[in-house]
Amino acid sequence: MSETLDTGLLTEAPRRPRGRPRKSPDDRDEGNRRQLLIHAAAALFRNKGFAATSTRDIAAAVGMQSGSPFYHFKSKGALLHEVMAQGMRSALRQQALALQALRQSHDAAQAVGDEYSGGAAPSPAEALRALIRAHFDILLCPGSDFVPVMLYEWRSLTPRQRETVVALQREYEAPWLPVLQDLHRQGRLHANVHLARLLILGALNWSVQWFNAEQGGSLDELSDVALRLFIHPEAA
Amino acid sequence: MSETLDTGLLTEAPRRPRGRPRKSPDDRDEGNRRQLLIHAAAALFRNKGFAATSTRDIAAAVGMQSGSPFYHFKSKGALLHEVMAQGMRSALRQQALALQALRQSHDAAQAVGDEYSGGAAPSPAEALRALIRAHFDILLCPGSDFVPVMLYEWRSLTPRQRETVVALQREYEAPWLPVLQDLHRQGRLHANVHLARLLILGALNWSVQWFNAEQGGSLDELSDVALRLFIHPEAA
DNA sequence: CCTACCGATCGGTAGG
DNA sequence: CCTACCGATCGGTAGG
Repeated sequence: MSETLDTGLLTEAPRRPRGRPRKSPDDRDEGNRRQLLIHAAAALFRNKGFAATSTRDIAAAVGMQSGSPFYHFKSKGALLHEVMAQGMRSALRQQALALQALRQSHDAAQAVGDEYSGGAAPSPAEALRALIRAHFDILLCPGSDFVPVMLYEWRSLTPRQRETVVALQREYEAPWLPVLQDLHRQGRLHANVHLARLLILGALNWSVQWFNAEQGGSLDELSDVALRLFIHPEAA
Repeated sequence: MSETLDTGLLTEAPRRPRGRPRKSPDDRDEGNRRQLLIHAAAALFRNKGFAATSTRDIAAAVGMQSGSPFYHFKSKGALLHEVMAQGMRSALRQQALALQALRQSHDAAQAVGDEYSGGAAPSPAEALRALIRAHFDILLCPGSDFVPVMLYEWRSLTPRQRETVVALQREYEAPWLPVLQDLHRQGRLHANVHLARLLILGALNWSVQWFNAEQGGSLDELSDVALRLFIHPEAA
């Protein structure tokens, strides 16, 4: 992801250009500056809340002047929406990768004749663990501000913006249901699966409020604890 | 707390008092007006967030002029803090009543020789159910805005205000731990009790985001589902 | 992307 | 508790 960021101060400029030093015209860092704004906004929205963060705060965080964010975004709300949409798209990618890795590890085990698990597909419990682990990653890794902003600031979206975010959310929550249904059939989950999904995701989402990356233990251990809390031991 | 607040309009003004019609002077609603502000603020803070709610919004909600809330509260933040403190004190009362009712129902059962439960004290599972049920009451009953405001707006408190709220929170969370420890000993909870408490309270707290009082089913049913999700069946 | 600016709104106050 | 008001800040824009 490291793009070429040539400041190009030497390529032209016969004399000294007016104003502070400029980058060369072929330095197209438009997307870069825009992304910087998005990241700064995500961090500020998460720490202070959307309404309590001024567009001046965001501009200052990336060394811009107060009016400049509006060159990249037509409004403060559009910036918020972009944070959420990017956060959810990234979360969907992470979730898909986690499920894919789970399947592949089982395919590999099967390919070498390792069939102790009895079936080709990962067990429902393993699948739930993978979903939980990916979810903690998305919420709690240092710098993971985008999805927490979505979780806690969606009230500030316009109804139209909310629609697109809700659609992404539904897509993200979809894989949880069949896994919980499997666990229910196995007798390892004694609760309505729809309510169970709401309660489980709530338990995980709330970790944003109390988890401390420096002293909170590993996300692996946390995922194990959560899994053991929600599903019952295998029937003997 | 109802102090004598004589507006004195009648002691002087011999004709018709200026301004809109006044209530009679013996209508001492000082505490009442103050409580009205607190309730209106709680509802607005919950629905729009603290930073997005103006003191003018709050004043208008109770029919006051824009500067009048500052007759009752020295700042917007003091009003927020009062919402949270009242919410937590009320929650503590509700929780204590629920636990007391649980114990009394067992005492009564014992008094008439109904000893099917084998012991005098309520079972840990029953105690957890009572805690969960009371918690849902505190969060989800129509008009229960105070504690949700505390859960979602504590960032807006000053450090000093936060201390008093955190102390109330700790008091509220205290009774959960011994109950979870009992369940752990019984083998009905397979997780670190401290983490279990965080995860369980998170699952419940998050219900504020999705529960719909009109169509969401009863809080009794919801409590049963949550209980079955978190604790394992009794050992055979 | 900066400069310079605008109208609106905000929390809060004095004085009655 | 209202009236009248203040300074500060805010989101956003024109023009370069």
